[in-house]
Amino acid sequence: MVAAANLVEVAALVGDTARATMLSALMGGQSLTGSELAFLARVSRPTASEHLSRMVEARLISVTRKRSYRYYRISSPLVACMLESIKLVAALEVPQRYQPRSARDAALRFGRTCYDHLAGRLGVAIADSLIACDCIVLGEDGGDVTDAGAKLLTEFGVDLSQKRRNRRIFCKPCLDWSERRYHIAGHVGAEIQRRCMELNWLTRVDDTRAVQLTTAGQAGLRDTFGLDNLGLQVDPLDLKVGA
Amino acid sequence: MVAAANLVEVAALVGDTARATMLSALMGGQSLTGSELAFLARVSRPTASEHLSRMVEARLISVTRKRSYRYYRISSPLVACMLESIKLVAALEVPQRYQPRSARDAALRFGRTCYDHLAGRLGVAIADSLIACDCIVLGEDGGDVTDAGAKLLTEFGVDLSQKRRNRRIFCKPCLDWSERRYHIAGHVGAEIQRRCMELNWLTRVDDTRAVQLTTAGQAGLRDTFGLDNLGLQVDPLDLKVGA
DNA sequence: AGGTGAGTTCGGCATGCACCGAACTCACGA
DNA sequence: TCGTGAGTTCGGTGCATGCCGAACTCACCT
Repeated sequence: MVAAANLVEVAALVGDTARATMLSALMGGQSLTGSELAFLARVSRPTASEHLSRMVEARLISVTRKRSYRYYRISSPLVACMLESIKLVAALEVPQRYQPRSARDAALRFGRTCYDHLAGRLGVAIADSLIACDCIVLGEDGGDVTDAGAKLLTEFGVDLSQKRRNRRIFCKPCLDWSERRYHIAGHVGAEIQRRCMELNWLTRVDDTRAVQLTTAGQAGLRDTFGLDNLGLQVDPLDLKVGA
Repeated sequence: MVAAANLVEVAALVGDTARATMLSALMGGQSLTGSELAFLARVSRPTASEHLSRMVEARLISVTRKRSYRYYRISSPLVACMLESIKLVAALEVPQRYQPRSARDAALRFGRTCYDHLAGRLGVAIADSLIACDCIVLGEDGGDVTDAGAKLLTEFGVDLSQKRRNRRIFCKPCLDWSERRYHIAGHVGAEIQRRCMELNWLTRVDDTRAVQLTTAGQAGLRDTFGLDNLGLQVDPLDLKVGA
């Protein structure tokens, strides 16, 4: 079977620390240059170059050239989805053994970007709320926005005009590794994140994937999506066990 | 971040030909002994033993002892889902390059088992039909069976009594690597496959994951699920290019 | 035209690990 | 109690590949 060989190839690519670090860095959704990725993965530029070209050839990532830089990014939501699903299995690996929870992990658990949309308790809460008020239904192809949802989201400032172009990846559920629940990915998910950032409801924590809820965001999410009692930014439980 | 290290570990485990072959063999849903897996992966028993114990330790597979045999199986649907999602990305890898399609691949494309449920054109067709007649809705936690669906499925001979025990994995969508559409996994998916086999509507092709539609099955699927014109067992297109 | 900084290619090194054969344990049955 | 067959442990071999420094290309700027 030809597919089996490719499966091994893809898994082997992800199964290297340097490459996996680069992929994780790119999961934030932003494009990064080769030198930046080399630094993040703690390898020399030649080594990084080698890794990156292999991943480009395997179509895990793609590259665009601007000036004399090369910007790399995750090539497809499917790749992001695959990485999330591997992470999900990896989380199963050490179930009862002591799991150190750093403050950073706690922040990630509260809210983070997943490729280009929101995940964590925050992402799941928004998804729950939109589903509960029939703004979004998950259907056969992954999901769709109802008329009521379109009204709400457009008022919120989300651009739904791409809606009909590619229904497939328009709004798809994405399994959350920390919450083990679905959150909203695809175009709609990306737009919701973009707008939350634009309104300054959420801010990135340094250069990590973690996001932080601002005071304006607390009020905004409550008024727009009916989200209340999201807990503090950081779940006390997470800190109690923290390292 | 602790999760990143585990991600690498899991991917590296899958990224070895022998181990991936074993995992693929176990994707059929059946349990296999160490010697059988060693033979399938074309390695010696010591080597297989090493691989298997590593995968057990990583909780990708689990093992039960019966007599002096050890039976291995995929430890969780999440692992099966992960493998499918890696395969999906692997399928993206060589998009326009010439893809040889053997008769065997064609058979797999028509219908196959995916862990413990049906996939391929057949699996997708059944899912489509059940969703179209409102027998199944995909909801927040992945999916649920409606009252109409419960009636139809129970008449068909599916046991839904496990239904409330664990709603989570009761009925979940699973992305199909060849059709790139959802089919039905979870308990409901497993039961549908079991019943189709029991009624002799489907038979396994040799010891592969491919399944074949019998004459009784053609009539049965048409009458029960309104499935017609599933195409021949094998799509002529697949054979035309075949090797 | 020469300088600079990003990225690649090349050669060589080192280590990890997949693999096997031989010897071992262990469970079961005669 | 001994034989048999499944599975494991151990020691040793060899290949694959991750890694780097040095030298190179290439784009852009002065």
